[in-house]
Amino acid sequence: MKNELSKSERTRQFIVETTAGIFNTKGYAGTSLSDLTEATGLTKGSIYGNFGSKEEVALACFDYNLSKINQIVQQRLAQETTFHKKLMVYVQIYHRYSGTPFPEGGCPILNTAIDADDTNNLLKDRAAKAIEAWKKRLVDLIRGGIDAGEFRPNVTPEQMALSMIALIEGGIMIAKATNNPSSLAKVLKTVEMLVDQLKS
Amino acid sequence: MKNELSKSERTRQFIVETTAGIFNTKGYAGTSLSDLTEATGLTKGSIYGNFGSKEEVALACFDYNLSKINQIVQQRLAQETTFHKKLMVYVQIYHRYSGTPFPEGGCPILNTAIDADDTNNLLKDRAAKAIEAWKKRLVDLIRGGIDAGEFRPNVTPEQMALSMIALIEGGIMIAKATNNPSSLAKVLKTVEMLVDQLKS
DNA sequence: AAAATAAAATACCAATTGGTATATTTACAC
DNA sequence: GTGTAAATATACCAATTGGTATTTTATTTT
Repeated sequence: MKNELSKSERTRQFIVETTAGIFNTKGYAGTSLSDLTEATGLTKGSIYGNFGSKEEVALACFDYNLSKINQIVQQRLAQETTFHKKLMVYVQIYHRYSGTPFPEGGCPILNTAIDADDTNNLLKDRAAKAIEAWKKRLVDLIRGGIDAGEFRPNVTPEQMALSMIALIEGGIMIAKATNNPSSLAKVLKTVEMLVDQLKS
Repeated sequence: MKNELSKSERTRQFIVETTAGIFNTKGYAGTSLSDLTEATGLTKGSIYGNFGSKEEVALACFDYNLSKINQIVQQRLAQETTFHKKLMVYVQIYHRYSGTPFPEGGCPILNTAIDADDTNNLLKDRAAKAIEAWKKRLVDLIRGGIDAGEFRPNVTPEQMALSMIALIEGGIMIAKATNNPSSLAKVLKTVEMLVDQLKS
């Protein structure tokens, strides 16, 4: 059984897969090396043989969590044809984000942005880049809709994109803190309304 | 010079005042006892003489940070007469939330909600209560506006209140992570628009 | 000013932190 | 199957973690 990946590549991936949820729930400072060894069943020696530092593991875990979401988004976006429906994909995905493929611990962008805003510059940078990429994707979709005559020409794409992100992330935060998923549903209704208002 | 407060009450307050910003920026797990002793110039013995645990200090700090915001809100709300203008107060306050009286480290509700979502139940509870109180205040203002004939009778107060909070907190998170205050400004423009749409 | 009380500093604790050098095991090409 | 290189475990490190019992120093009350 010759595997495509080398042993080290497989354990690297194994470490990331099994600890990504821990970093995403407990945060960088809140996650200790013993959390990692406990969860993986590996020893510190093994982890430090595959990663240079705790920070390096955390960065790989963030990338992994983010890629999980991006995969869902890309897949769902490809299924929709109109720009309106494509924008609505974001509402649908986060509406039932407890679904299996969503990262354990919630949205890694939100968690990392708050968690690492002061303590860890590399992680903060990763979160910032993720937000900017997300914003760009939304702006492109909105511009596309304008060009296609689907949306009104006088909408402000940047403001709209940022507001969608803010509503989604803010809604997640409210729902999680108050233990009330229906709050997120209500906020997402507003996103829906805003997207509807784009129509010409 | 007989002071109103006892010595212990004064140092308790001193500890909270000087460490509230640290907890709010570094988070609960990211703040160590030595951070507290360093900042205050006091020793562990003194801190544990006034508080039972690190958690107790953190809770007092959260309350302090929250009260700071509530003070600003209450004061500004009292100045406005119409319900529309009262709702707009929230937009104005967060528009330039770098202003002096705002807690160092940003919005404590957002920070604590994310930071303590798994690690600390008491802190999480405090954040949840703060969100619910904020929501209630907004709902009451919106209902008041409807009853006064200022707002349309068919608005949904809960959805509107939650969306305002989500936009503000999400906007703060985006602006902080990307180091771009203008993002928050754009998001607050959407809040403004939504509040305007309430008008009958 | 002395005695009683309250507050803060000192000196300690065991446990845990992130990290590393070395030893041992495992995988894999030949 | 054997030798070698890669991967993992063991055993250690100094520093720091949150917390506490005890001593010292301030502050009150009398």
